[in-house]
Amino acid sequence: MKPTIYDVAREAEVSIATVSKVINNTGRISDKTRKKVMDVMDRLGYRPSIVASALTGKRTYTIGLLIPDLANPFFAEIARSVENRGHELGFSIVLCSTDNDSNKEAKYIALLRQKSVDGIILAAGFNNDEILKQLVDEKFPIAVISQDIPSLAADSVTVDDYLGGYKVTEHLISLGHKRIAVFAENARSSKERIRGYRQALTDAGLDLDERFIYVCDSTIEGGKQQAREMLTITERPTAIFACNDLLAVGVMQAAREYGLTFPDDLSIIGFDNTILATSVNPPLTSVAQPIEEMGRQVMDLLVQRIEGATNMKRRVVLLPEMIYRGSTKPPVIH
Amino acid sequence: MKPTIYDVAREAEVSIATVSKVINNTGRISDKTRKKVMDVMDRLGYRPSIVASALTGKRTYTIGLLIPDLANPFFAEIARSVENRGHELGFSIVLCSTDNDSNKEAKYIALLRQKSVDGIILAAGFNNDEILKQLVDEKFPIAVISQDIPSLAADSVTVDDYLGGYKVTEHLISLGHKRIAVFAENARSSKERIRGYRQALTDAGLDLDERFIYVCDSTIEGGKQQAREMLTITERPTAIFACNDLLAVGVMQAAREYGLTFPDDLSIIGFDNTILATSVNPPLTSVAQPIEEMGRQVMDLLVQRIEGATNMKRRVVLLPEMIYRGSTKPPVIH
DNA sequence: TTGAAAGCGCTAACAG
DNA sequence: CTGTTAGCGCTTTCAA
Repeated sequence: MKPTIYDVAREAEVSIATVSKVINNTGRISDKTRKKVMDVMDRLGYRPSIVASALTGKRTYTIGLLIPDLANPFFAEIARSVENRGHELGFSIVLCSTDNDSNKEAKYIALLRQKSVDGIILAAGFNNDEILKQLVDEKFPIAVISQDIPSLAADSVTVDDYLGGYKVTEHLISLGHKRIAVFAENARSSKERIRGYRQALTDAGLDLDERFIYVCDSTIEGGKQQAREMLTITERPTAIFACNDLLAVGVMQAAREYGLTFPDDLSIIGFDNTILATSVNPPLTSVAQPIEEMGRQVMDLLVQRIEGATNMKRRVVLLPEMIYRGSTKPPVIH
Repeated sequence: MKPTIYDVAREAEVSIATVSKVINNTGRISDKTRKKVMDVMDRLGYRPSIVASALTGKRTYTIGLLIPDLANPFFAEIARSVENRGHELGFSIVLCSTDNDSNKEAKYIALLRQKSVDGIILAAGFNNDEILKQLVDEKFPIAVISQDIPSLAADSVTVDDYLGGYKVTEHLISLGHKRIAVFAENARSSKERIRGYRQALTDAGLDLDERFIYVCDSTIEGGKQQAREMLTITERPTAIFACNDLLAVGVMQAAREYGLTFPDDLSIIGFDNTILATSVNPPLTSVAQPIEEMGRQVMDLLVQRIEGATNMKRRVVLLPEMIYRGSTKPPVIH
């Protein structure tokens, strides 16, 4: 059996209270006793049980991460950066794949609470607003990454999606494109990006063709399907703004089926700047989110909240950066 | 405050023992009492604390997953499938990114044990054999996915790496290639794949050129660097077997720098059949591992072990399947 | 500076 | 069928 605090106490010939104090560095302990206890602890390979300690009202040092789907490299990287920072701060991450299913979201949250996690991080695309509101009302520590829910008093770290969408569109316009399609997923962040897209068109005095807004499943397949639609219409777009790299890859694959080449026949820009952006050919111009930084910041916000450092809602908005590669070009004039 | 078993007992006018029994469906409780208790439980929104229950010797229903790096889509998918099955079986997954650092491995394991996880799953590329041996000796439940350590008495789920390597090489040979390079990472699975590669060469009566075995960092960059080496030698290989898709992508990128085209100038086959294989152009022929199945199986093995169903080492070996796409071709004869 | 004891929320004999 | 009680391993007063 694993040694308990009693074993240590017995071996060191002190009380368990004393052992507890040296573990937690509380109270006043003579150097002599402290040393004796420490020696015994590592002779026995003693490790305090976090479960027992949590039962007395202390932290579990565990945080839940709700994330739609690790199959999207963007989310995988989010998970990685959150875990990294969590580990640095002494917190473990329990992974919860929601598949954007608000039912699963609710179940996971209930489960996490049963396990007494110290806090929860919601990554992009959380749907069950009701549950969230409840958590916030109970002052349960949560933080949101890559999605801001303005109506919700929860800390959040996002990239300026509106600006990202604006810049992408502006760039395409500056190349001479006039018919620009946008491929979006059904998520808040996409809506913001589309808002930027609209504004850029307006600012350039271009008309918006509502047909050019394609809402897709957030998968390669989803992008591909909608792209097939798009490619059949007359006067089709000459440039595409994909709200994430997965969709961009889908569009590229569909276009290839039609014998079209990037960027000669069609320009495209993605979002998230994932590993996919450098893998495809031509490499994909994409909008980078500072994932490492974002992961660090949500984690920090959350831990501060757990520690009760503040009770105001804090929003961190970072700047998206467009990474230029070879997937755009001026349109061919017919 | 969250309601406790005492609150429920008081409201329902029964003892906590009775409440406990209805929670766990143990003992014999009259339907009437059961109903009354259940009603109170959900009126109060009561959820038993897993922490408290774990302290009494029951499970934590939590499992640790040690995985090198989610930035590799293969690992991300492993994580996803493990989490899926875990969730189905009522277990949460705590994510631990080891970066292949045997130090971190040891730390994570210690931490997981402090948290009293019920078991641990090790994904590919675990380095710290010493710790493992210790876990096994203590009969701590562990299971290994995508890596078998023959000397270790731990359950494992793998793909037949040897066979995978053999088939890839055999295919390239059948196309007429004679100079075939292999790009490997420094991992057990790669060694097996190389063994298959060697055997296939031997069986075909081809010489093995040891220079053609490139060991790389398991990243796109790693593959790219080694590929640059390879491309400068005279009588360079006409085909490449990359032991994972990441390396394959790296090789493709390097080759492109040299103005080479796939599959006309160079054939290539990857491994893992990740999202990258379909994203690159031309699409990459790659060896698929049945990830979904593998995740399910390790989880099942582990849970069985946790439940003490067996104490023999069990090995599940699944068949790799080569997915043919457009990245190979007979070599050009000069 | 140290220790005795109560209690965290729950389970599991054991009695009734 | 239901309740009393003694832990699980640890923290935290409160006395000594």
